[in-house]
Amino acid sequence: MDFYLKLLKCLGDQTRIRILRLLMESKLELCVCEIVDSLQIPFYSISKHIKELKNTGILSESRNGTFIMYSIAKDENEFITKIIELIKTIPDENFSSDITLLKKRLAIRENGKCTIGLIKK
Amino acid sequence: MDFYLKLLKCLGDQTRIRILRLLMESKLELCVCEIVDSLQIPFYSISKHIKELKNTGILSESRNGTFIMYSIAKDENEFITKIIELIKTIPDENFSSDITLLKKRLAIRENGKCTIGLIKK
DNA sequence: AGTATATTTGTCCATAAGTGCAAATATACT
DNA sequence: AGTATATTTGCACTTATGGACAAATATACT
Repeated sequence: MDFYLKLLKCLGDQTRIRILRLLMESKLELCVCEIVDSLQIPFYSISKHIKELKNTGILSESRNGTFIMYSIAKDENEFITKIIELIKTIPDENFSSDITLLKKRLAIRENGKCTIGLIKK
Repeated sequence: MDFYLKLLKCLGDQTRIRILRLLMESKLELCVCEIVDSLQIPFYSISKHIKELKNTGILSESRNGTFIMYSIAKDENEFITKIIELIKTIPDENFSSDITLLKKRLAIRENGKCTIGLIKK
C-alpha cells in the first residue's frame, strides 16, 4: 500500500498539482527555473515539491549542465497513468496563468535548451 | 481549484481509501458500524473520516432508523468517476482483510438490513 | 583554484491533520 | 419521559507538512 499511498498523498498539494500539470501541458522536459518562473513560487519550495514527486516515481530527471530537467516519467505503470488522466480533468482555467508564463519563459530558450536561470524581477 | 484539491487531499489517507474501496467492493450502502467492524478502526475515527469524504461530495447518505447508511455517490462527475477508477487499480491484496470481515459482518444482516451495532470484542 | 549559477538540503517555525476520549445528538422503543 | 443504541462532535494532544531563509552541493567556465 505504501507506493499507492505515498503517491496519493503527493497529490494533495496545489503546488505539486500545478507542477505536474505544467509538465503535462508542456510535453517537454523543464528545468527548475522554468517551473519557478511559470508558477511564481520560490525556487526552494519548487525544489522540495519536485523532490517529493520524484520519490514517488512519477517524474523523470536528466541533467543538462547545471540545469536539471524534469518530465513526467514515460514508463508509467497503470496507477500513474490513471493519475495523469485524473489531473487532466481539472479545468484549464485553473492553470492558464501558469501556462501563459511558461510560454513566455520557453521563448527564451536557445536551440530548444534552457540557458538562463531565474528572470523574475 | 478548491473542489479538486479538497478531493485530492482526501485521498491522501489510508483509512479513507479503505473506506472508499470497501464501499466500492460491497456495492451496497453500509452503515458506520459495518465499516468499523470491517476496518477494525475506532468508530469515532471512521465517523470523522466519513465526514470529510462526505464534504467532498463523493459519498451519499441515507438514514435507516438510528443507522446512517453511506455509499459512493452515483451522480458522479467526471473527476469523481476517475478517482473511483484510480482506486480500483490498487491491488486487492491491500484490502483482503477488510473484505473478509465485511462479508462476515454482512452475514448478520436481517432482510438485507443492518440491525445490530458493533460486534467487536 | 576561484567564481558564478542552478539546485538541493537543513533548520526553524507556524499551521494543518489524525488520534483518543468524553460528551452531545439523533432516533427508536417502552 | 426515560432508556438504549448509533453516530457525531468538541477538545486536548501529538505528529506530519509546508514556507522562509541560509547554507551546502554540483557543474561549468576562466
